Amino acid sequence: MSSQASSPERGAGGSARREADGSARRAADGSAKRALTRGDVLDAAAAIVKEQGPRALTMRKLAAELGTAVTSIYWHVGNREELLDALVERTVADLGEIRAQGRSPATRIVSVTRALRAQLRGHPHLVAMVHERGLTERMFQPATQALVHEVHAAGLRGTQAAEVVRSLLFQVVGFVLVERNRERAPVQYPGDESLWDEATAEHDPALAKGLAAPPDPERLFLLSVRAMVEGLLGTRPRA
Amino acid sequence: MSSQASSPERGAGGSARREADGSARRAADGSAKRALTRGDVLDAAAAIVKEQGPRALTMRKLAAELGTAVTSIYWHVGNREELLDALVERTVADLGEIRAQGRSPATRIVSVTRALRAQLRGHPHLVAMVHERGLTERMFQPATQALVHEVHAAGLRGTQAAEVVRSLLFQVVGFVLVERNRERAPVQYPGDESLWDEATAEHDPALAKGLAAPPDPERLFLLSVRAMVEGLLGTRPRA
DNA sequence: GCGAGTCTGTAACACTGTTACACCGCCCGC
DNA sequence: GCGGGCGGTGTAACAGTGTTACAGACTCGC
Repeated sequence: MSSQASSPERGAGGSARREADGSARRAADGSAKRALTRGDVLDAAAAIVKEQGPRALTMRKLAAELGTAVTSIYWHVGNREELLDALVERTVADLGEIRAQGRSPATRIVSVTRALRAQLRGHPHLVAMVHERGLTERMFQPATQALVHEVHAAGLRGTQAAEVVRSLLFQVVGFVLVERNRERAPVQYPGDESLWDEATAEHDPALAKGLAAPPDPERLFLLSVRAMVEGLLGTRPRA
Repeated sequence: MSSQASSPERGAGGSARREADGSARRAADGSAKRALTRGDVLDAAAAIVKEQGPRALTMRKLAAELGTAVTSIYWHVGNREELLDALVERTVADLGEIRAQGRSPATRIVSVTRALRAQLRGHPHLVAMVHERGLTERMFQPATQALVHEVHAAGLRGTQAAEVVRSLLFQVVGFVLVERNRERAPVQYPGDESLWDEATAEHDPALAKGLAAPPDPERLFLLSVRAMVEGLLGTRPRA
């Protein structure tokens, strides 16, 4: 545990390290060379994750991208796990608020879930990373806040309101997880087409066709959420 | 692509390789030594995954467990990816049917979703593996079948029926994914408790308490599914 | 006996995360 | 001036991963 220099990646609070200190370095060969900062590392890491996914983020690759050595990365961010944590943290912080739209509480709730889904889909790799890290609670704080407000407006209180909010959150997150999964692996074993013929679909050709065709996520999402909101609130949400 | 011996891991259909051939080998040291079979490899792999999760399944570890060399594993199952595929395939095949219970279609549908969730929860690692592999469609065939039947019984047909079935499946799978995730990472940043005080919960102490406390998955699942079924079918399911 | 096919073992390759340790440059106190 | 320490970098290694080329050994059919 003891070492010659205390690495700076400690203390979850300290965000800016050398950022404010604009001092440049002069490398041995005379070329100007800015000192590497934690922010630089996170930026580069975010770029790699955004383009190629979290699995492609290796410490060596990251170091190469930054034109530095692996050890520098470790100096600034601790280790890979902490790097990913920091990345998630930063992205979540950048997500911003969610505003409800519509008249009735039901439609406003639906609008919140749609906004949340859009946010998640806007950062595809983030979802998986948050999922793996178990940071869901933290990530969905803003959406939860908005939902709490709307559920309150719908007249629900206390434990019941909490359960409704939880149900909706689970629903949205779960949906996006499944949706992402489907997109990543569009080819299924066995293919959708062969699985549903006349017999298995109880002689309902339209049903067979509906199950065989790839789902329209947008439509499916709306249908699910509306149904759930209706069931939870007893009010039918309007478009 | 060409090699001296065609490895046996080909041709998704051929399951039994040497299983039927009960011939024993005699090792150089004279000890009896059964020939390794694909089934042995899958069994050992399944055991490791069951106990320590898919990430703990390394080819070397597996080989050590079986008292053989890594190359033998590769001979029998191709590579790690195919090994996991085969594992998933086998487990899914073992899951068996799902039977609906109850009187009204709505309650029968709820019973199917509960059974599906129970199945998934019975094989915790399987869920993640299937998820990563994008084999959802295949896995949920039996449940889909049951749902199709019940939705039909409820009077829905064609595209509409297909959408309802899809919504329900997405709902269950998504729920289990989120649920599993929560169990795996019970400690959240920041803790549930600190996130919901009087102010953020709009001065509804019971709501704050409800959101701060860990959810009761069983209860939440039932609530969600019932609400969704009600919204989708227009009929309230009874316990 | 012998050849072919079926497996197994040795040893390597390329790659991963991680760390011990030497080193370099700057700044601060003296 | 100058020594020491701090901040940061680079070299090189360790252990572990998936994967494979290749040399064998074993069994079976002829």
